[in-house]
Amino acid sequence: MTTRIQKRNRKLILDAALEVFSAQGFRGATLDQIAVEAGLSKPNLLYYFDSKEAIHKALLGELLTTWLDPLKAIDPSGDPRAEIMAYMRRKLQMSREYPRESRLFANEILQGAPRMSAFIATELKALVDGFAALIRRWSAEGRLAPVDPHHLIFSIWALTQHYADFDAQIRLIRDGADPLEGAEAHLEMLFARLLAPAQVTPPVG
Amino acid sequence: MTTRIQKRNRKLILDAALEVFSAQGFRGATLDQIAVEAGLSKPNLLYYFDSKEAIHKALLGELLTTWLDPLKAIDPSGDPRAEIMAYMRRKLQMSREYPRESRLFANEILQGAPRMSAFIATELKALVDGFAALIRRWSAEGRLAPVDPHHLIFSIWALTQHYADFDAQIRLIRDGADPLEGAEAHLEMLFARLLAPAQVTPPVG
DNA sequence: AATGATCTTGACTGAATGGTCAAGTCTGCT
DNA sequence: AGCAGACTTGACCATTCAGTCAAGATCATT
Repeated sequence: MTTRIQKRNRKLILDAALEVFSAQGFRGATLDQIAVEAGLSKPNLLYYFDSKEAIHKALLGELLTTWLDPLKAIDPSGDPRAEIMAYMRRKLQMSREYPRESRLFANEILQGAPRMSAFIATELKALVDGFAALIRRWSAEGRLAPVDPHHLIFSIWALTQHYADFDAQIRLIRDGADPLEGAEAHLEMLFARLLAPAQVTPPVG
Repeated sequence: MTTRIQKRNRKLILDAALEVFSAQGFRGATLDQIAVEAGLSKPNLLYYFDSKEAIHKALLGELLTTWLDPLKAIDPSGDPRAEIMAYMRRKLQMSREYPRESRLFANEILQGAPRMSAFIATELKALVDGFAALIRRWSAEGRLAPVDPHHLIFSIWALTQHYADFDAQIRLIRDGADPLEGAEAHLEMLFARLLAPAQVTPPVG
């Protein structure tokens, strides 16, 4: 049974841990930092979680479902281009709403996905395979310009997550302006053109 | 004066450090790991570099010029679309040839660019501003479809670096296949379409 | 071969850090 | 109020890790 206090403190800890792990990576984060951020003592963290590793694991576990949702929401019976655009928009929205989660993920992959390879190789891969099959079907039916499904989804991931993961760089280059300003319009155009039916490109005027 | 031995050992150390830092991040890497990787003793590393920090700094310093070269190579007097495509190709080539450098960079930015903000805010920003001005000029001259210069360059960075930075994920999803297989063709098409003159998109057949 | 400079390292130190524990405080229930 | 279980923490421990040092090995030069 979980008490009221347990619920509150677990949430405090996971939120603090997200803040610290996403900014410093697993090894860079310390329990003391997380404790301060959570407003609890270090031994108290370890009363709720067995170890630093356990906190990190719990965090990733929470994240994974959130991460898969946009992909699951693609409707195979919908309009191909509209569905892909909507997926891209959802992913961009996640960069806006959950940048820390995106960076937590990026940190993990960058370091070879040591704590996530099982998830990627099974659940995520299965979803991506399903997506790839759907794209191929749509293309075969002539409802979508032929496109490599894997590279299509990597493009969506790369372009949307970049705004969260490289936030620091973008801010420095754009004088602190909101990195996502104009991003949606840009990506709308980019994907609209990528997914448009093949056509003869007129020569440059 | 630098001796033969100094030259050799500094190179050994920097190469080992690149391997370790790019895979573990700054805090995750240890001098012992780097020493083993370099085939030298830990005190010996510290004979050649003042500190762990100094090794990392030297590494970044080396990397920075390499990193800017492709951008500097854009020829303002060349054909707009050809120049941008060539830049994208050079960046993709760097993901192929220097994936560790890309990950070192990504690690640094992810953690808020603590050791690189000066470089980004000055040198890199200046080059990007120059690029942006060039893109706007080309568009104003009607030689290039109007496109947000910043988001254009972010798109190039995101799409090319993704293959190095998220290598682990891509391999798991594609059953260990070379992540870059098919990437060039895909990005060629994507950017060709993005940069094509505006035109009426026919309705879906 | 001699010698001074360069290079190398085993053995250490101090600080940081993940984790423990026993002793206390608070909470909810009767 | 009183009690059992839940919660909290100061003090502590063991390990890891960046960095030091003094003594010895190697190298270049004559």
